Amino acid sequence: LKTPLKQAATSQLVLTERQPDCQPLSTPPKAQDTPPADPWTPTSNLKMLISAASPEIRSREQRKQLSDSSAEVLQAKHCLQEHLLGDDYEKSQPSRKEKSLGLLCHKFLARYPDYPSAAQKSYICLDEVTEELHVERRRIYDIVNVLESLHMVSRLARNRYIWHGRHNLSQTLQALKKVGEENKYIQQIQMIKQREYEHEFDPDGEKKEEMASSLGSSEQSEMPFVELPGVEFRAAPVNGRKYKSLRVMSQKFVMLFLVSTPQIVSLEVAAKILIGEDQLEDLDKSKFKTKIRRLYDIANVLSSLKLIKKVHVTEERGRKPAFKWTGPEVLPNIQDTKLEATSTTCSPPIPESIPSKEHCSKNLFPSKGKQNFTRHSSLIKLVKSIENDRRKIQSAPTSPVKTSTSTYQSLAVFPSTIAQLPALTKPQLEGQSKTAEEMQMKCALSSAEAVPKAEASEQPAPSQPLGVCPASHSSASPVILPHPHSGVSYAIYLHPSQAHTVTTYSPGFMLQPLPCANVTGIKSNNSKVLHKITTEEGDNQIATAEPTKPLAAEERPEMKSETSSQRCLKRSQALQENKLIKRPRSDEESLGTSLTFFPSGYLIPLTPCTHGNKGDCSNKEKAGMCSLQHPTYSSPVTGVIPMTGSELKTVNIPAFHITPLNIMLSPNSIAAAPVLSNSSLNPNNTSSAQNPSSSALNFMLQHIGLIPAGVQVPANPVLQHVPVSSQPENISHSSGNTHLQEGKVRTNTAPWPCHFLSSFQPSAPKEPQEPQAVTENFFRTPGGPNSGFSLSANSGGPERTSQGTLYIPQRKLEVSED
DNA sequence: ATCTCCCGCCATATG
DNA sequence: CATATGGCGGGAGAT
Repeated sequence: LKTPLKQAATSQLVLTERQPDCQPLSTPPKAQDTPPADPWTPTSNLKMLISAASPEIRSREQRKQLSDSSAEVLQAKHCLQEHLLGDDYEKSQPSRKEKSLGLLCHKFLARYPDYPSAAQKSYICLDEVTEELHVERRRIYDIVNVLESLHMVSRLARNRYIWHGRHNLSQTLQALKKVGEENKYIQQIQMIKQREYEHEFDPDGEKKEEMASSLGSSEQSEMPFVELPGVEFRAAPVNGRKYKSLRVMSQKFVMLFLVSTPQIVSLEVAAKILIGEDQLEDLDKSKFKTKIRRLYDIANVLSSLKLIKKVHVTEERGRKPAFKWTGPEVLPNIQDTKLEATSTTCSPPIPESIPSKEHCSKNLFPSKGKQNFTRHSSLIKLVKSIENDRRKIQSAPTSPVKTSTSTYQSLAVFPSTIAQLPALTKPQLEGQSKTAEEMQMKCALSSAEAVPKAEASEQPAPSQPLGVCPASHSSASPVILPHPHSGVSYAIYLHPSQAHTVTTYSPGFMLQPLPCANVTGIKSNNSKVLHKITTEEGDNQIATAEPTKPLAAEERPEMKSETSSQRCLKRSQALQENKLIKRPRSDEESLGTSLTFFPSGYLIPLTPCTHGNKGDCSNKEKAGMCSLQHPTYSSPVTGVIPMTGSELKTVNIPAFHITPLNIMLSPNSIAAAPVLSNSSLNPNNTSSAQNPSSSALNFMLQHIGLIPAGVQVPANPVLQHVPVSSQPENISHSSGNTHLQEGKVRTNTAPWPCHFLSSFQPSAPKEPQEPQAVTENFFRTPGGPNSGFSLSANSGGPERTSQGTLYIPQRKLEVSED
């Protein structure tokens, strides 16, 4: 009944018959032999394949970027040709390839338009499909399940599905990305990689890996199927529960791509994460194998959708299969207010009333095993965290700012936010340049409001140099970055010289959150249960002030913090608390600097602006503050921004301790980093601001992604102290840089860092193509003990500063196309 | 040998 | 109860 719409001018239309009745277009060569020859004779197949591939081929002309799928198709085509040529006599068995899920999926997809018109929905009848495509039903389920996970289809009833095409795709991806971030997949990935090379042969080694647990619930592997609000949900009955593993697995798999920076995920890592559940390290061999099998199934379908393509990652261990995301970039959802595309994780509403554990449990662990949830520790954690949050919220009603007694904690994890840099649109930038200062203020303050619009529009051309900002100031140019999650943006000052280099950011690193469990960021968003976790980046990093703790905070009463991300909260309720706090007056003058808290957890000083007025602005800025329960804990992150202008000052964040880092920085590097000299914000803690440059650098590195994956700064030695030798080589060794290369073409995934590095490293080659080398050198550089720095934000004093190590787990890997 | 992953048994869910 | 779904893992083709 559905007629192909003209819209997708692509091959689809051309391909094969959509109409059930349609005869095979091509002449059915008598092929029909002994075996149950399928209607899809080689000829017809060939035809289809060719037509399917042709567009690709065409486009591929100049582009080396041939998609895997096209390659796949071509390959298949060749096979078929051979067969044909080779002859008719026996098309030997279809040869496995012809039966591949990927091919089957192509056929399947060919039947439906990418973007079916709303008016006419396409229905899918499994019986028809299986018959037409000539495959066992079982296979169709594999395809459909994956498509369901992307909301490209949804089940209506037995044997009946609706085809949505790619209409929901972007929304789905957005939702998945969000959930993925909430899940801290980035960290999980890091963790896995780290432990992997850390000591694989180390017998007992894994003990510490419990960090996962320390993280909170890093293994919330149990997440229900992510639903899309808008998407037809009908047939409530039909939708039944059943947590469909393939579906969920597929979503998780996709999430991994969306959150990781080089958007490349190796099967191995994916499998481990997906297995996740009880982090029983028993890498159950068989379980692992099974997982891998499933992943291949999923990957085949995703490949057919052209969302990913197969590549190989080469590490010291050899090359491992991996996949690279080739789908659309997913922007942070800006208008989340409306859509609650989110996981159904916890019962949807969970109004403020009691989020009973049971309730959650059910949702989290759908019908599956009855006893299932009993055994999942994650569940318990989750519940606890929820309660905790709730408690916090209630207890700390309106005054996040307990100045005198609170401690700020930084949110350790840096979201993949910066990744969004590319999202900056020209308009934005331009706007910036005009009234740089004003803009800053606005951004800082109202953040969300001011900026978001622009990026809402589709992705700007990524090609454009992201961070470029017209240097309006001689000294520094502010760039406003949208905050991914909340839509809040923050500003970063870039040195003019560097501005042009900013491009990409790699979120890979992770910071070790504080051990203390109680720290909770007040989540504006109650509904999101998952990321309750302490350090999160989630969308908003709001820190709550803890009443009990006396902290450095008092020093600067003027800084009131407001939570930033409110806007994104679905639940407004959380809001009030933040909003309430108005910051009184600030006497920036006294300090000479106004501070701004950024959602990311970093403190960025907005200067009183030389030119602008901004004075009052400072007050309003959104602030994210966290409270620490225990003074002892230090927060892992440091947030300092490099600034050049003399007028700018660097600020130190109270409560942040930067423990000695082992990263070796060359003197040059440091020198190169434009940093303001110490900020004397906090008179009290003299020590805290000791090494501004270091902190600044640290900040930069982190944001930039130089310190990619896995930077951890264990706050609590006890919990997990990652021993890192101070020797440069260690680091360099472990931190091999990522070497990406696709086929011959090296993907320049993170151009920015490279440039950045090179700027620091005089000797380093400027060519973008040798990023790793550069990086490596960078880290290698003898820094001497001095390079390590520590910064303690805590009210200076007696508080003990915990020490941590900056750990850079990166490995060398090479990605190549098959 | 390793990578892929097809095939289809069979437990469950659905109606 | 008959089917529709879909978890799962053996084992074979592809490399």
